[in-house]
Amino acid sequence: MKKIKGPQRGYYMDNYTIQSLFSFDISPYVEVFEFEKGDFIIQEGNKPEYLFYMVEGKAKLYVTHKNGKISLINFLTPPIFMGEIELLNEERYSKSIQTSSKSICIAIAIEQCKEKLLADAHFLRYLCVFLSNKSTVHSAKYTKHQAYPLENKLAEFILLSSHQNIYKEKHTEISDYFGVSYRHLLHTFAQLSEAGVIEKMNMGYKILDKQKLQALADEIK
Amino acid sequence: MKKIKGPQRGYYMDNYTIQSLFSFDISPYVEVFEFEKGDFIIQEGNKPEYLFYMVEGKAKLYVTHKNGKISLINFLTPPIFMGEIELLNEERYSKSIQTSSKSICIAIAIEQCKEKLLADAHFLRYLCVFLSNKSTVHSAKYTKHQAYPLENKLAEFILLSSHQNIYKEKHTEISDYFGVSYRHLLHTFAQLSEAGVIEKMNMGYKILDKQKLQALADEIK
DNA sequence: ATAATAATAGGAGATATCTCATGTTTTTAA
DNA sequence: TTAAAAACATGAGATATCTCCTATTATTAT
Repeated sequence: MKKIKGPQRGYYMDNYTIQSLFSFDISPYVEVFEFEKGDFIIQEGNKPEYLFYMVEGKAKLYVTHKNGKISLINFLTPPIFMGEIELLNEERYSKSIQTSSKSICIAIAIEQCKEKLLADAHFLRYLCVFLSNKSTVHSAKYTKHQAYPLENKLAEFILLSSHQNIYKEKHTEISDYFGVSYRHLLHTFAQLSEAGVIEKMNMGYKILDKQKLQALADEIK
Repeated sequence: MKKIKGPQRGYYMDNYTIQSLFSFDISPYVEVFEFEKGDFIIQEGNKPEYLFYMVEGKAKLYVTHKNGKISLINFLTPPIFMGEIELLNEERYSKSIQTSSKSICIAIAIEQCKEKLLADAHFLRYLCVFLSNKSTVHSAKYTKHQAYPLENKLAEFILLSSHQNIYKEKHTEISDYFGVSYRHLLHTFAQLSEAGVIEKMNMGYKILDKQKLQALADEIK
């Protein structure tokens, strides 16, 4: 992780119109961080010092269970707040966020401007909408997840994450994401392959029958 | 559902210090509703006209899937906002809320004071904290749900919802809540009974071995 | 370049959970 | 008060998903 200063900093601040989220001058409280792939932006058990606003990159939100299982709760993509829960509620810093590619975050030092932030209707309104969307999306995802077998959810996911009919995500990551075993994910891929819906290639899978895949995905609300 | 007026209205308004959530005079926009058991406060597919704040009673949040399955997403207990998503985001009214006992809700007419609400830092801050808590709780619940078998989750739930070592929730409701079949819920109750942890009685179950139950619950993070 | 680590792959058998079917009991509504 | 609807119960067999095991590639770090 490194701090970005000088003209580079200005570029990110301006390009992503950070100031527009606030009704007071935020620049004294803001830093711009660049995280390398694999860096932790927030670590389980540590109180974050900043409210982060990711503007470039990609990250993953994890939680570790007592039984050692790790759940990949979500993929995080910009623009997104991180650490906002900790800004609002004391003593809640229970998840890890790890980048999966180089990422740029605007970081707002919590201690220095917590009170200002929490009194700024403009910012709070934006945050409310953000939280409410997050809640809606999460709720939809988890409701789906408990009501349908992996085959359907995977079909939907393949359609969403493939480019030019090629799917090439990492199995280890995706099995975490769906909360199923690696083994079972492979089973399900094999199943789709046998059904002639996809075909395994060197580096990934090719979609052979988009309609069938869509039909499987459509069984989900 | 009936509208409560006169001194009764004043009682609820004062007793639950509704005004303290806002920095402007909210009383012109507020009504007090009483819902009978089984009434729908919000219906799937209908845009709610009010932002509700439940102060007494108990309700259930549902969603209906394409395949006909119903998920009981959560039990709602006061104090809680309902319809806040719809206040913040247009075009999102996708869930039903049904009371499971007589309930009292403070209702704020959205159309009339949406703009005032969304400019009130005091209210927005409260709402942010509310949304953030909601998000944390949901996330914890669903993460658990996908990582542990019903036996553990049920053990935890029995401990939480029993009074004087007696558990007496409705199976139909609880199977929805956990997103498992009714059949499987009974299986799991039978399993706990066989293990001597609980014992079936006339109207419910008696906890025989609280320690074992706790041990099962403790396997969950 | 080499060794260590992570990701892929699949077999075999166990377990959790589901669907369907059927009968009884309790609650609700006409 | 009686009929209808909802909740309770349980058997049997199917399916989804898990754990454990064992190899074979890729990646990454020394």
